[in-house]
Amino acid sequence: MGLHVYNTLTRAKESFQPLVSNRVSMYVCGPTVYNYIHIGNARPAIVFDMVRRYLTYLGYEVTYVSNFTDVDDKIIRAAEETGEDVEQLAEKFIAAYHEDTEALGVQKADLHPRVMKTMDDIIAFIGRLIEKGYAYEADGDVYFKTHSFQGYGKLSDQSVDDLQAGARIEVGEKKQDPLDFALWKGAKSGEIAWDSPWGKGRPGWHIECSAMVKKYLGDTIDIHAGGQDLAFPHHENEIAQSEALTGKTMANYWMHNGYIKVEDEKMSKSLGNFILVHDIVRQFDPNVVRFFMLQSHYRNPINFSDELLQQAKSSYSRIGTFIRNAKHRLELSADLGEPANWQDTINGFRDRFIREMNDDFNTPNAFTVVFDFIKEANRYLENDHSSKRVLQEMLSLLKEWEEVLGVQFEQEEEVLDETIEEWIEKRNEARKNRDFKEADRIRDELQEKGIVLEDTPQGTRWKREN
RNA sequence: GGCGGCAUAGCCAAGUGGUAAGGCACGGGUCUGCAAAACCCUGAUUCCCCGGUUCAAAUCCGGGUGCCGCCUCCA
Repeated sequence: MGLHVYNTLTRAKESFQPLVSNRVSMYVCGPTVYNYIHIGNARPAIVFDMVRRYLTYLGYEVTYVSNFTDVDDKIIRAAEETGEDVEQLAEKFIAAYHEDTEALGVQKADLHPRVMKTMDDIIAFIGRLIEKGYAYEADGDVYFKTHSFQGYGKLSDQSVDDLQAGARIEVGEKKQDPLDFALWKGAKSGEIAWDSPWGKGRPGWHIECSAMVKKYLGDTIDIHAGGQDLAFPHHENEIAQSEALTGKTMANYWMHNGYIKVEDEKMSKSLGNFILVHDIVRQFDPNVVRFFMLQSHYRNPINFSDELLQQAKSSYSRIGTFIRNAKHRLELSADLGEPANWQDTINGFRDRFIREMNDDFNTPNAFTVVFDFIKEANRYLENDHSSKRVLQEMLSLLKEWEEVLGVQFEQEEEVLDETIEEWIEKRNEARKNRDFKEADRIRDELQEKGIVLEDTPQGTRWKREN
């Protein structure tokens, strides 16, 4: 079975067929840069980074675009508060975004377009929508005529009538209809603004993505992704704008990640119950955070707490422990004959992993495969003798998986401290003489320095306690 | 009011018709001078509740309960 992807548009898993074989175009809605990102913002970054990595692993050439919203009410407000200039503030949080996501193993997009730098395209896009009769100018603002687009609501499965009935916003003086939404907002005095055929102003929120997708990826793309809460209205509006203009399908696959909850409530900036990536990575290894996120399926909600992260940490360290132990063994093992079927066993695990990932990126099950493999490999280490080649192949399979999941299993191992080796030697001398008191003393002393010793039939190995 | 999601062991979490994966924690055992790591064994007669369909349901259908989200800025 090839790759199947859950498509929000059809509410079903579909066989994945890109527009051009071997190539995938992918657009992920990025953050509004007015603050440091919280772990809820980090989820789509991590999840779709994993999607990108897996597609790459399958051999696709992926073009990945993710925007920064750097012009918006919240940024303007934040800039007013700090007295900074809007652009400076945006720059600062863009840099912070890159720093935070990089720590979490997220690769940079091929392109990170910004609203400020896409202004001409946005204005042109709006202009053409007016020309085609899908939008109208109203006193310095421009609105999209929602009713004019057939199929509005198809992504979120809402009928225009129901939306109309449920619309809470009162009919703005300028809007012709409550469902219409802003493409261009006329500037209030003193605000940052750009010239346009409709006067000074700035773009509405949704139009930037439509313009960027079209400019950088084309009229129709393979995958468009973002958080579940963007499905409506943001993505719905994007579809309306783009498809009204081009008459073509905007994206073939729409993917949405579930959100992160704190005490069973959605984590969001507006609720104030958020945890910044900046802060959490000081408490936990970022790899643990990423592992934690990928241990749930990307579409399911995740609860977040220290306790759960602690659990994830224990779980995660099982993999690193194996790698360390296997490497210790590798140094000592000769090239003895390998078990006849090891190649098949390893290939079997690789295939299982792919099968799970092919099922709509089922990373929880992919980790089950990893753990099953670790168990099998640990059994192999129980043997008196091991083959170098088998050990190396086991380690390289884990490397392969690391690359796909973006989680580093192996802790950065500091350069071997000479004195630790000396202590170990001294202790082993004591053990040989059955002076266990001295041996334990040395072990305790090292323990206090965070060094844990483990005696094995193949000699003493050590690790740093984390 | 409209649309959608979730409910599986102490905790986390897969599983969408064939008789409950995996991880963490707990207990017993093996190994060890003692540990650690690892391995082995043990845990839901049962998947929120009540009906129904079926040879067979956690999985399908009907009803109910609880929780959550979107419909307004939001990943």
